[in-house]
This record gives sequence, structure tokens and C-alpha cells, in this order.
Amino acid sequence: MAGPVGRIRGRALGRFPVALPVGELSNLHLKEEKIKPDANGAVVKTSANAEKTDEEEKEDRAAQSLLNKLIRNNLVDNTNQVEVLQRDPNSPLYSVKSFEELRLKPQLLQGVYAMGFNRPSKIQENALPLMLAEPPQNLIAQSQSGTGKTAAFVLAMLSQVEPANRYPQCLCLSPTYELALQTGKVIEQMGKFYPELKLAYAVRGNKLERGQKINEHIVIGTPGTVLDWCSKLKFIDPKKIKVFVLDEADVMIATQGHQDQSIRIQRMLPRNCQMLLFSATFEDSVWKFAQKVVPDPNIIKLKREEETLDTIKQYYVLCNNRDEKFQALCNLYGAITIAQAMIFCHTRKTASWLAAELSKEGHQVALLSGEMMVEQRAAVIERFREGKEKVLVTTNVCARGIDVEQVSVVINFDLPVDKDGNPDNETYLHRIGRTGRFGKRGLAVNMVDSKHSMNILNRIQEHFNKKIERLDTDDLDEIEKIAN
DNA sequence: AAAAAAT
Repeated sequence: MAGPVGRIRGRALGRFPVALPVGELSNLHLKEEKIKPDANGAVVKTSANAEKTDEEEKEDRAAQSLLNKLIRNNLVDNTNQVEVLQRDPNSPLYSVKSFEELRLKPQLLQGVYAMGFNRPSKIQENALPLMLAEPPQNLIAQSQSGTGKTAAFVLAMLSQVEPANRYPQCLCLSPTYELALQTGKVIEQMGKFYPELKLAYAVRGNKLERGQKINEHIVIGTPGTVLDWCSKLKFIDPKKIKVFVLDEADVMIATQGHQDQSIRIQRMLPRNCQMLLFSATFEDSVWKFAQKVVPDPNIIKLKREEETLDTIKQYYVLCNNRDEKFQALCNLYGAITIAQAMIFCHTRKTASWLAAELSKEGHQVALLSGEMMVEQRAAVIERFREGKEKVLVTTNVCARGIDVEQVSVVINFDLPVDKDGNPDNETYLHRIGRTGRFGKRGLAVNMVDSKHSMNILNRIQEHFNKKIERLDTDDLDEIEKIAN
């Protein structure tokens, strides 16, 4: 192991002095001319100041040579799996290996450990120091499903809360009702050692009285309700929000997603509000848009080949029509109910049809789609979380973010396609990411029912450059194989 | 096509 670099010195990173190797390291930053277009052709900006004095040039060269040395000594991540681009040239290239290093408030650190986290995950190592820096830094961060993004931004929100101030200081948007509830629970758990901390859910079904004011410190919600509460209904004063989080950020700012409402909400926030965007996927055009709407962003980006999780085995089943898909699914039922499974359909109609048909065959399944009442939706997802339901038939409403550890199989009864019928690679990755959480093994089975859908699957395969193997559901040995 | 929505 290489010796220490620089000297350890306190530094005002975050609200508390942080011990970190500053000295030479503090001069380390990525130069604009070093940044090349990434694999997707996007060029990312890192440094605001263009002109440099001779002195600065010299410092830059020294910093670069130190960086090279550090890389040789493996002190800096040189695997190139991720690109971490920091905006502030004066902040050190820095990642934490323990939660203690972040100098979190004690009650927050207590919450972290109470949740069973021991060491920061990869994304947490890199994102937390940036998010907790002083002054607050904006961040656009990409990390695979099930790698701890939620805990990362929840920590960022909680560390900014001043409980004495009885008004919303942090706002987090989720694309769906179920995900908002889930993220809310994480906030509550992680913040449970702040006795005063209050959280408000701005979601459908939560009715407030006219003229009422939200005095909770953190608001978690879905875009439509949050926008209403901020504008027309005036329940929330957006002017005092310090941290704005977009979870599943790509779908939140996509034109065909929740762009309208999200941007309208963003415009109501104060200019110096910290913006944090997190997702496992950022399709090229959305990535560019994200960099336009986030001022001076820091960036954590995955290379295409690192987007998929190797722990998730992917298969396809070849059928000729919907009835054959149904039969194949019935053959699989025994294997998938060893643990829990999620079955995705393209429409609400197909989902409810499929749930009904499986029930008729004597297979117990639960159904969850956006056409149901929110109370019912909350009850179903709760039963699924508790393991009272083994199989959940659903639509894209559950494609993103839903974290049920026992889910070991994801079935795409219909392949994910967008409104033009093209393969929806991002949704594919999110769907299969409902399994294989936190390094666990997972299985994805795609049901192909025509030449057309085989073509879609092939294009998904090519996009991720990942082999999807054929599975024969009439062969019991094969099914045995997937059941482990 | 789904989701969001006190319209």
C-alpha cells in the first residue's frame, strides 16, 4: 500500500471541518482540455474560468503530474468505469471510504448505521463529498439500479435541514406515487434520530384545507401535486427551498415524461437552490438537456458498457402469440414464486387481463396499475413488500425505483417500447433493475411473441451489447436452471 | 403507452 499523500488538514468541506488529504491534492482538478467527448458524443463542461495565468498553468501541470502519480499508486479510481467531473477547481478530487469522513451530524450518522449501512457504496463515495461541499454544489449523477442513490440524496437533504425553521427546506420529486411513498420511508428512517424532523407527502389523495401551510422540513411528492401545492394552492412556499432533488431525473425532465411540471416547479425555487439529479439512465438528448437546466453541474456519468448489471441474467422465451406467452408464463410460475416476481405489461388493460387469467388458472397474483385508486395502490404495494403477494402484475408504473429485495425474477410479458413503437432501452434497464438489488443475483425473462418483438429485443441486446439467451419453457431442466 | 393531475 502506498504511503500517505500530502498532509492531513482540516478543511471546510461541508458544515464541519473534514480531514482529508489536501496539500497537493487540493490543486487537483480535471482540466477542460482534458475532457473529451464521451462515448455518447456529449461534451461535458467542468471549469468555468477560461483564462489562466502562467502561475495557474504551472499549478495545473503539477496537479496533473500528481494525479498521474496517484493513479499509478491506485489512490484514485483509474478503472474509468465512471467519470467524475468536478466543477469547482478549488475543491479536491476526493472520495470518502467511510461515513465518518463526511462529518455528518451525529444524529444523522446514527440514522445511517441504524439502516444497516456500513460503508458508502461507490456512488455514495463520489457523490456525497460533492453534495455536502460548501457552498452547495449541483450534481447530475448516474449510477446503476440498486447501488444506493436514494440514501445518497436523502443524506444530502437531511444534512441541510435546520429543524428550528418550520418551513420546507428540501423538495424531492418522484415520478410515481409508490416511489414517493418508498423514498419518504427512507427519509423517515434515516432521519429518525432527529426528533423534531417533519416530512410532508405531496401526493395524490393528500388533501389539505384551504389556506393551510406546509411547515414540514422536507417535502417528497409527485410532480402534479407538488406543482399545485406550490402555485395555485399555495400550501408550499418554494422560495425557501435549499435542496431540490429529482429522483429518476431523466424521466422527470424528458419531454415525454414530466418535463413540463418539473421545470415549472424548478423556476419557482430560489436561484441559489442546490439541484441534485439522480438516475440509472440518461438517454443522450436528456443528458444534454439536464446540463442545460442545471447551472454549473458536477457530473458523475457511467460509460455505456457499465450501465448494465452483470449480476442479472437475461433470457428470452420465443412464442408466436399472446396465448403462447401466457402458457409459457404458467410453466414458469412455480419457478418464479420461489422468491418474488414482477411481471411487466405494456398497457393497464393487458395487465388487468393477465392478472385475471393467471387467477383463473389458480395462480395467486396481485395487480398494480395507475388506473387504480391510490388507497388501493398503497395497499397492494404494501402487501407485495411484506411478501404476502409473491407475484405482481404491473405496468411501467413500477418500472423505476421500486425496491423489494426479495424480487428475484422480472418478466417482460410485453417488451418495453416507446409511443412510436421503438425499443425503450432505458425502461428495459429500469425494469430488470427491480431485481439484483445491492449486488444480489437476479433474473430477467423477456417474452417474445412475433418477428417484430424479436427485432425489438435484438435492438435492446445491441444497445447494451449484452447477450440475452434463449430459454425453453417446455424443458423442465431449463426451468430448473433458472430457479437455481 | 404510462404516468402525473384539487385541473
